[in-house]
Amino acid sequence: MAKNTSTAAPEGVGEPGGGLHGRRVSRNLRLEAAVNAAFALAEREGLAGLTMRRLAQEIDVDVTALYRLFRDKDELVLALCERTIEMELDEIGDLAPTESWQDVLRRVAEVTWRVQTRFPAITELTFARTTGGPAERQMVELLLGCFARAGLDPTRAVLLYRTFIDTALGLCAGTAALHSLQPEVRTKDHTTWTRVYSHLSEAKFPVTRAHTDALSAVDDKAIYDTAVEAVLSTAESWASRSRGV
Amino acid sequence: MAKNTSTAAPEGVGEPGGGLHGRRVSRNLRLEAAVNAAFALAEREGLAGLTMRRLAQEIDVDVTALYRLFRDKDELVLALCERTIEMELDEIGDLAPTESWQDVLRRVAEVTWRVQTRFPAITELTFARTTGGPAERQMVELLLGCFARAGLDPTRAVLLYRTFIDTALGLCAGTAALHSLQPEVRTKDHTTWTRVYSHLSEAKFPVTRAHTDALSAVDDKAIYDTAVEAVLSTAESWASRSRGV
DNA sequence: ACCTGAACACCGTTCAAGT
DNA sequence: ACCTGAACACCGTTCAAGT
Repeated sequence: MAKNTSTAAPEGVGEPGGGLHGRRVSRNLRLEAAVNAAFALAEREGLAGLTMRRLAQEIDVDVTALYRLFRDKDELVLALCERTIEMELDEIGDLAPTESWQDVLRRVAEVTWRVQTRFPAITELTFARTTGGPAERQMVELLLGCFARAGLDPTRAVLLYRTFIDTALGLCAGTAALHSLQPEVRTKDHTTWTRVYSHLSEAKFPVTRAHTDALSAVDDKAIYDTAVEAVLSTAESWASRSRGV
Repeated sequence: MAKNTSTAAPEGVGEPGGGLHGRRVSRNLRLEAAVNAAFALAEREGLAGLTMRRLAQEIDVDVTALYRLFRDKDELVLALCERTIEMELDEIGDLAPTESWQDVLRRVAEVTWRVQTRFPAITELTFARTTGGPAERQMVELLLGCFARAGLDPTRAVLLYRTFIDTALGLCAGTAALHSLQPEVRTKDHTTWTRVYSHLSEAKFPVTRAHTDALSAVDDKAIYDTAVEAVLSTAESWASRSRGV
């Protein structure tokens, strides 16, 4: 069953004592180890450091051994994507049935931000991908359930679910892309606001000049929260309209 | 003046007949040519095809000549970012003073989508960057002006301006990332929804199953429009509240 | 003052040859 | 059945040597 999810298959269920059993377990263990090492490597060295060669050396195997665990680098990337969602589901934990759909979505958004910004390199690689794996399926069911509970018809529920998750991941990816620039370039990029925008001519850029302080003070998490709340408000508005309020 | 914007300086203004004149013009012309070629290359070959070596060969110069035009690849990327914004400003054109701030923002969003999705490779490279260049400054002034006109105080105007542009570019980047996958991988990724999600067990994934058709039918532009409208609604709501309505 | 060729330290990926 | 070494076709970037 589910032969397309080898990267997250349960460890050696079935075939008791069969010859395949031990090999499969050890294969999954090595897969796990490779994925774990990739996270460590990504956190430590950034996007440029996450290469097949460095990863192989990190877990002390030959590069070509990695190509027996993953068909190519893209398959590794999808495994990292699945694992990211697993971590998020873990952190979300069990949901009290009393919790409103809005608060569930806020919790998902919060956890997503935390995990995705902790591993910026992996966010850059995975933020637009679809794995079809078990963790992703569970996340889809959870999120879609929120918008369905809100009282939206299927078309609108799906549209808002995708708006919610794509917006959230897109903003995480933007922040991640900045954080994974070389420290030097990153500082240059970040200080542009004060370096350039506070010295513009009052005549040609009156509005920008009037907003200089606010421009350099705004922070990424506030932007993220604002976007999330904007989508939630839209969901509430659509839901109440379809209930005929 | 403005020595940090060499990539977009006007062509040889001042120093009439000076020795620097001709050299500067020709330098800017070669810079222009390189940037134009990079767009053509990116559109034709995708992200993987946009390398310093291939770009040099495209404009028939040695690779090292490129490094006399751009300090490094990042400087080329920033030039491409500026040029993207220039194209967007061009397409936006002149604004009728009668146009509401909402409609101006809708037009900017529309043009941004069109340009960014036309050059997905460049969107991936630039969507989170800040250039500090003239085109970017003009765009900031234009967008910030909309939110200020709406009646928001500076802090809220800046917060919503950044939410608007970061959300828009993040969604464009997500779409761009999908479009720049190898055609094979891309089809795999896109068909995941029908391949995996329509075969889930009714018992474990009831909500997903009830939304199968909608999940495979949703399109990226509708998601983008929904997100943009969500931010506009928030702006309207904040504006009316601060006017004491 | 500009251009050229060659090199450095990397990539992802493949494959024949070993055990 | 697994592992190793070497290779292929690339990267971004630098630099001495030419004109």
